[in-house]
Amino acid sequence: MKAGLVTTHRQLLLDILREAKGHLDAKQLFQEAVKRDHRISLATVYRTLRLFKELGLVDEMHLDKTRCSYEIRKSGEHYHVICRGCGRVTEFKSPIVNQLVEEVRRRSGMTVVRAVLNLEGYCAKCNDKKKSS
Amino acid sequence: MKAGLVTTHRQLLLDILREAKGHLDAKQLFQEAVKRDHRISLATVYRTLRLFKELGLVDEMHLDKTRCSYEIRKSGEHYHVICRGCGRVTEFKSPIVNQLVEEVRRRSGMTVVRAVLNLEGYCAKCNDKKKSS
DNA sequence: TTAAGTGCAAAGGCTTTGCAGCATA
DNA sequence: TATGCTGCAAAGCCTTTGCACTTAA
Repeated sequence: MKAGLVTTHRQLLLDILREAKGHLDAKQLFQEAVKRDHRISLATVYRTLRLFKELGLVDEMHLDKTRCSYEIRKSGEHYHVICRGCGRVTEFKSPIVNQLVEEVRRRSGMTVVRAVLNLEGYCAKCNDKKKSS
Repeated sequence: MKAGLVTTHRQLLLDILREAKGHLDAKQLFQEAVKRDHRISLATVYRTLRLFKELGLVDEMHLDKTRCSYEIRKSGEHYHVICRGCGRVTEFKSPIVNQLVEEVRRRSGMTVVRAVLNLEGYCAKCNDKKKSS
């Protein structure tokens, strides 16, 4: 795994990802990057995201077929709650997942590197909207 | 939600999905379908998959950026263990996930419709290969 | 008969890549 | 100077769509 050079573009993209509260896809990341340095290209964004992913700096999420977003890897593993109504993504942590990982390891001899857990549904706000409409 | 007609093509695709032990992507499904009826087109496969998804007959999985596979919805919720080495997908069930769903509901008022849980890692076989190489 | 499904080919969106130029160690 | 990064444009891949024809109720 190559570390690659620290360039201004890469620094910029990392900064944006760090600042981003939610999750960004390549296009959003590019649009934000262009605001700060109009010479950056979309190709660089993709290449950099791939590099970051290989370095373990970011995690890739596949919410649906077309959307694929990235976020800075946080210290602890966390999981996602996605509202099908408004599209909001929030995070949560729970030690329960570790129990699962351990169970799988015991049962199948699998070494689990990463656990992806997405809960899809409707948040409180969107539930209210559905009721009132 | 429209039920749609039961056509020979749709029946064929449903059969293949039911027979498939693992998970199929659109292309694989198409290739298998063509063997049995060479007049079917890839467009129909996509259109049918979308219909099945809307009807709740199949579930869509987003393993990575380019691969998106489908499987018949089983009676109970189950989750996936994906080997990064050989790409094999196996399934498991665990009641622990329901605890999590309940926890999220209590904490945030979210109504969870679906839980997607993928454990990524290396299976016993691939672990051995890594050690011996 | 008539609404719905289908094949074909074209278009669409996102992502990757080839290559020449540029920047960094 | 040499290696690696970048922009640009083109190509790639998967998926969707428009339209005319066909099929099933």
